[in-house]
Amino acid sequence: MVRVRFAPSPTGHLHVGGARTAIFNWLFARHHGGTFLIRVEDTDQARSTRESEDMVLGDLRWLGLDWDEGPNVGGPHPPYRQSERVAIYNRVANELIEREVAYRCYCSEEELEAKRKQAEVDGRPPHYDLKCWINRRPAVESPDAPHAIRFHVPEDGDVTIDDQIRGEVTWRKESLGDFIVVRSDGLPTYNFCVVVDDHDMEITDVIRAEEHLTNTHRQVLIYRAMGWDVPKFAHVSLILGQDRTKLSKRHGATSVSAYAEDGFLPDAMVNYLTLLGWSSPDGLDVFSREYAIEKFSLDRVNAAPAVFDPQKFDWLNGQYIHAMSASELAPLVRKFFDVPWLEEGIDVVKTSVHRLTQFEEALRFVLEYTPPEIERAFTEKLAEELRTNGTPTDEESYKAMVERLKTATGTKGKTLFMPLRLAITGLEHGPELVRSIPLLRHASERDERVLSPLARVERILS
RNA sequence: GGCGCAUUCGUCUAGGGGUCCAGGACGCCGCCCUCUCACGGCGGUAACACGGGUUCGAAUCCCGUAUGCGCUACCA
Repeated sequence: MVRVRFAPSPTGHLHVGGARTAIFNWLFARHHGGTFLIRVEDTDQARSTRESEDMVLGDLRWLGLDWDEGPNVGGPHPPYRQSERVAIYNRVANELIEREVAYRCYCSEEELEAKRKQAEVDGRPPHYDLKCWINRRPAVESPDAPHAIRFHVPEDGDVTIDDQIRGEVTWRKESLGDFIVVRSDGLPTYNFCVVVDDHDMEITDVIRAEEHLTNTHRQVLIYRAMGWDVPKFAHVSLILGQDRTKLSKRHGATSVSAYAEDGFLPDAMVNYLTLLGWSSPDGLDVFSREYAIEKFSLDRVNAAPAVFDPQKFDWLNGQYIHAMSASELAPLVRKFFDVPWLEEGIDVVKTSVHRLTQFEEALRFVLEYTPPEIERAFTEKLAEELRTNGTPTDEESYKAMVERLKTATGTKGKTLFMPLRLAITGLEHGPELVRSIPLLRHASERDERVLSPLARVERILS
């Protein structure tokens, strides 16, 4: 039974990098019919807040990534918030001490800092000098001063993992110094809780960002010291900005919520982020969640970092919008722009739009009208046509109008349609007239702010 | 500095020794459709970081170099 987790630090909105990690975990779990859980990593008390946790969970919900266990929903391995699991960590830390693989370290931060600097000057690796390991006292002796708990790297501390994305990765024990598992304030460190939690929550596959790859060395040593099974690992590469540095705020929008506000769709976001690192076996770029779930596998995840391309994301979002019906789009668009004739408006302009927020601009010609400079004779004939036969309400009546105008004005093609477009929309470009003119008529009937086609033509004449 | 990871068109990628003078997608350019814009269709532009091996044969395997990134914390 596959069990995976997404473990965000609640320090602000969910970023696209975290979102992609969450998506890969979710796809993996759903593909295997396994369990996807959320664990909040809030041991860094200075930066973590409950508000941030709510934001992150809200962003995950918006993306449509449902989880089976986690804070609020619960599950068989509670609690799902690390700050509430400190007792568990302390119990394991004590066991490590009893097993003589960890020890209390009384060195002060200043002392350690000085030693690190000296080691650097001497050209030695800045590892802990083992002072408190050498002077360690029996585990039963109660501690008599503030101390941290340090893990001792054993003689057989070499580690090799078979990363599901990168293949075999090996570290020699010399590359590691004894490291802290519990700080002097009693709070555990990341590399320690992550092991305790992943074991306790029976995680089978750890799919996480590449920045954690080297941490895996420490973590595997803790698993071994406790005699626990080591899960499989898969380290996903970073997402970079256009300048090939790690994506951050200065690259513009990087949080999921910012894209939501910019009018991107959750489906498009999941699709795009999935494509950043994973490729479909059929070479598809546009695919549904169901398809991705069915086809997802870690062996098609690319190990190289990927640059986030806003243009392709924009194009993809457009593909989703174009494929949706006006009635599906209307409730989503209403959050940004609301008019009584919205659905017909969306139907008329949707192929020119890539984001929900662009409908307002695309439909501006309905609400706003500036009388253009047009040949008077043409305008008068047009006004007469509209007065006599009424404004077209559909394709059929539009075509009939066009035929009569051809006769009345003696023009056709561009010389007919350009002045017609200009007179009625006030603009040189826009959606097809066969759709725009009926839209303007219907909109003017339902919305007093909208000038009807005839009213517009009369404006030119007045 | 040490350790680790990565390196195919501008970007996302396919490719896992011959089928690759490297395929798809976005972008860009051109043509078509067309009242305009957009959509759509068709075509074009453009890449195996570098140097050594291994092999009859390397984008694909090995080594080195370069570059980028990560870790080397009582951050996660």
